[in-house]
Amino acid sequence: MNLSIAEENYIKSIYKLEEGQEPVSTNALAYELDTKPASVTDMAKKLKEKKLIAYEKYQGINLTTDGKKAALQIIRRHRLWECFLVEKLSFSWEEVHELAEELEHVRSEKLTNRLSEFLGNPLIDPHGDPIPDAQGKLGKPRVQSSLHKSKANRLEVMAVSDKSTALLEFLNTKGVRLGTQLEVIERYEFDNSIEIKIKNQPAFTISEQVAKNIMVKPI
Amino acid sequence: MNLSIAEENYIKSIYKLEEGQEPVSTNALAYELDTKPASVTDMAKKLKEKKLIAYEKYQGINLTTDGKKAALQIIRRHRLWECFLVEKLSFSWEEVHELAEELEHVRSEKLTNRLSEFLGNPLIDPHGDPIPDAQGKLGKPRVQSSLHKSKANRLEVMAVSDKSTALLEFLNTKGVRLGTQLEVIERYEFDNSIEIKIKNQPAFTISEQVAKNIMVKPI
DNA sequence: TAAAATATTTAGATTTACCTAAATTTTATT
DNA sequence: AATAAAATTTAGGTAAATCTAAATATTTTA
Repeated sequence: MNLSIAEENYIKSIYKLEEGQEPVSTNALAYELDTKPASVTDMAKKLKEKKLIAYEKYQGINLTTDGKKAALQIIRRHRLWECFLVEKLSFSWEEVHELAEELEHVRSEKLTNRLSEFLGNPLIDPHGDPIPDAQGKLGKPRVQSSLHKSKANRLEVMAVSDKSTALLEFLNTKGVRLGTQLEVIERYEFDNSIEIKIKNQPAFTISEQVAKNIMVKPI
Repeated sequence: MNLSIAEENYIKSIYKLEEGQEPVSTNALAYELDTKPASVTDMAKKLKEKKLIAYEKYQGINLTTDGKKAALQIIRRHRLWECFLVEKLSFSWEEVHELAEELEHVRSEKLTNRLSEFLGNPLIDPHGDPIPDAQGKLGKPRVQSSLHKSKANRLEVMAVSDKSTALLEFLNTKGVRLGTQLEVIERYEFDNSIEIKIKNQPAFTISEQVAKNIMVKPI
């Protein structure tokens, strides 16, 4: 199955928005792809034709087995390129997402597998997300809980789920990266903001929005 | 100036076909790009609008200064990716051209320069072609002569000008690669074929077509 | 449950990069 | 130089992926 770049981007976004078997709505997908609902409807018809999604008028979208397979290939390429950019070309984690969005569309299994090998077959990308293997198997779905839900007070950063440059840059300047160990100083109930501290650094406060996007595990 | 992939491919091909100040013909460009002359005319109007080429009806095409600058950037990216694929991912020289055709369209100066650095700022690509530097300066235009013109009989392979998979595969199986030292056994006048030998290998004959595409220097 | 609000789809355009067929210009040949 | 051949351009069309505006479904709410 030969997919265009636009088709690949739709498949990837549907995969991202699909939680369990809940169908993805036209509006949600349009918002995610920064396009108009009418365009989504058009593309849905095409992807249904190609048997990559299940779609009935007004009923939302789900990936088929083939669609999921395709999505995992794209995600594999994306995350491997992110690893390459960070580990080999010394990019920082907030810079790699946009570049990987472009590199991921070079569809060559041989290239992908050689790249993986070159990187030592990494299991997670620089944001903490697992990398599907050549067969499209995802190690373990991320089971970390987000900082805003965690009960414990000594935590390690395992992943960041929002890859927007702005958030990652903010975390960078605060010294928060993968593997960073945090201490929760205070949780403020009125706005769910959290005061945290990294060893040898001044404490600082993050909003609920930010806390939701930081995945942690207790230490 | 933001160029589409199609525009970049036109610019690259015009650069390739331009020898001195001879304008590139519509037909030649159509053939090179595997498209129709009418399509070339369409694109020529657009590229003229963008001031990347000089073009007058029926008069052929030349790159402007800006056009040349753009071409050299694309060629830089192409050749750096070829180096990466061969040196880091162990691809053989006949496999890399197609992949580099895709990778070259990721337009990020930062990525390009980091990649160059990672590779040790190489000066030539796996086919022997020089790599433009970050400012778009080409080390030295290739001054090697092709095997079918050379007078000397002991020669070293400096480059291969036709990057078609078929030719490169043929040379590969014969043991001909960059830096290989050849001895000319015989030149046959009737068809301009040449019998050559590599040390410790049986001699073999190549056609004029092939000889034209092997760039050599005497040793 | 009927009206209002929201979500989705359809209809009809637009842009990019192609195409074919016909018209025009340039070049080559008698 | 006139005509034939070749090259190039124009005119009009197509497919992909968008868009806006209008029509239709679904969901919410009063």
